Amino acid sequence: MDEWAPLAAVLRPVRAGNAFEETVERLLQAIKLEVVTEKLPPERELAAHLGISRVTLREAIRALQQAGYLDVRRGRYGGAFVTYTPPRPGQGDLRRAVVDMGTDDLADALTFQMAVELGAAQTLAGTELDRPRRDELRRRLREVNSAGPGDYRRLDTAFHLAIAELTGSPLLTAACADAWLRVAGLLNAIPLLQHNIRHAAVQHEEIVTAILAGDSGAASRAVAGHLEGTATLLRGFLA
Amino acid sequence: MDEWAPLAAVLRPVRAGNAFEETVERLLQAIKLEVVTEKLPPERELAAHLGISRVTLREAIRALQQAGYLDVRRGRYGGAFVTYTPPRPGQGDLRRAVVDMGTDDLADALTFQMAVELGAAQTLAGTELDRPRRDELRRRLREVNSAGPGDYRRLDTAFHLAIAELTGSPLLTAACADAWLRVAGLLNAIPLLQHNIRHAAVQHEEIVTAILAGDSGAASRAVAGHLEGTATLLRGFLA
DNA sequence: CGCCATTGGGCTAAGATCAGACCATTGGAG
DNA sequence: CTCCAATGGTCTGATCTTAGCCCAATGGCG
Repeated sequence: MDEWAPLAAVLRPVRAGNAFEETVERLLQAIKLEVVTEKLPPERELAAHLGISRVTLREAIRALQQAGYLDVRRGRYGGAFVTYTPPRPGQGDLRRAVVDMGTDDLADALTFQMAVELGAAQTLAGTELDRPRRDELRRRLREVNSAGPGDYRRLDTAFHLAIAELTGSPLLTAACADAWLRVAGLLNAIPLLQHNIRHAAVQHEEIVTAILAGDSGAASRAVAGHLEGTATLLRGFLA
Repeated sequence: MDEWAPLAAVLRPVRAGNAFEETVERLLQAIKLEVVTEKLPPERELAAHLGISRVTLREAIRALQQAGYLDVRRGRYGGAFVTYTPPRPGQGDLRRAVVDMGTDDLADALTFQMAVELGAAQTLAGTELDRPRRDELRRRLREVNSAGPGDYRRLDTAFHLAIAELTGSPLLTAACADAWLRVAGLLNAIPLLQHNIRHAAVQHEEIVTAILAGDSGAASRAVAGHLEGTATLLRGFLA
């Protein structure tokens, strides 16, 4: 490589690349992860949120429409409606997803997720939580633990992101969302097993209990165990 | 706000904004933090690294040149030479820096840094480190602990970033660099006190010892203590 | 039945950004 | 002294992206 190694981290890319493609990617993630289940927000609002022009957003929406993910209707009470039901994952899906991603990127994503979720959980455990926030956390836990097969992935995502959101740090929330999105595509490619869901439920309990108790050590161990389990599951399906 | 709250984290901005301004900001950070001490890499390489066109990069360089941070020379062995020596921070500098940043953003940055560096240290402690990596970590520690006043900030930065880099995760490294850059501007605005440097040296020792011992709990406590100390120092200068 | 707020659809002119080619300068190597 | 590799300086045409404006459709409401 070059001899100016230490600069690499600071002088890293300013632009990920094409705004249009990035937007398509983002929307696709939101759809596939069922973060958006009914319809997208109005174009004008969404464009403002994404920090892009309406024209660029519309191009992305059109691409997704042509790919069959959206049904766009005009007029009041219109909008871009999600027409997508996650397929039941089959045998080769995970391997294909991993090949798409690259094994190095997979390791990177898993490490990143581990680090950032560990940090979020510990930070939250070290915070004095007021009543509404404690309730919010418990509510998310109840929701994911009582989720049906159709809702599980979505509520699991919501639970994990809630931990970051409750820290009150937008930067941390964004990092966790980013990490989750990178891994979630792979999780969607493996079947939901009742055994794993039950195991995850126990671990989610442990995480919440530790956070509410303000025990950051326990929180960190619980999160590490949970994510390690997920990673092992992935490796298992790859072997 | 809006009722589509959970989407916010996933459908967050795709573009931070203006490529030119972002580039100026990045280069300025690299210069002020003394990550770049002699001259910038050749325009063509740097542009590729930053993921922008050479034109945009040149505009940024020209701005920094006019602002007196760079001296640009042509010909072989030419380049953009750094002409900047960090000023000795005075009384009002920190307050001004914080006002520039906003108190909410300050809390955000500190939380983010805490989370991401906690995660990195723990992740590294949980990894089986080979010989060269252990040596690298020890070397960085020696360097920062034997640094003179002129080099301290730079080597401190290098030490913290090395922890993230040694995890081998580019995503995590980028997150740590980002977190560090956000806080470093403030640290540069407070005077270097011998007492604090000695205290930091002890904490750096603790961090490295814990990581090399593979004790993630101790690593996390050490990092938390260290960063908490920094945050307290900042608050102290603000009070 | 007609109004009209809301939403997508389309257009244009301007600006930002890019890729690539070519020029100008410099200082060491031969 | 001459050459030339490395580097910044400049230009051009293409493409991406934006802001703003107005049009078209739709369906609830009075």
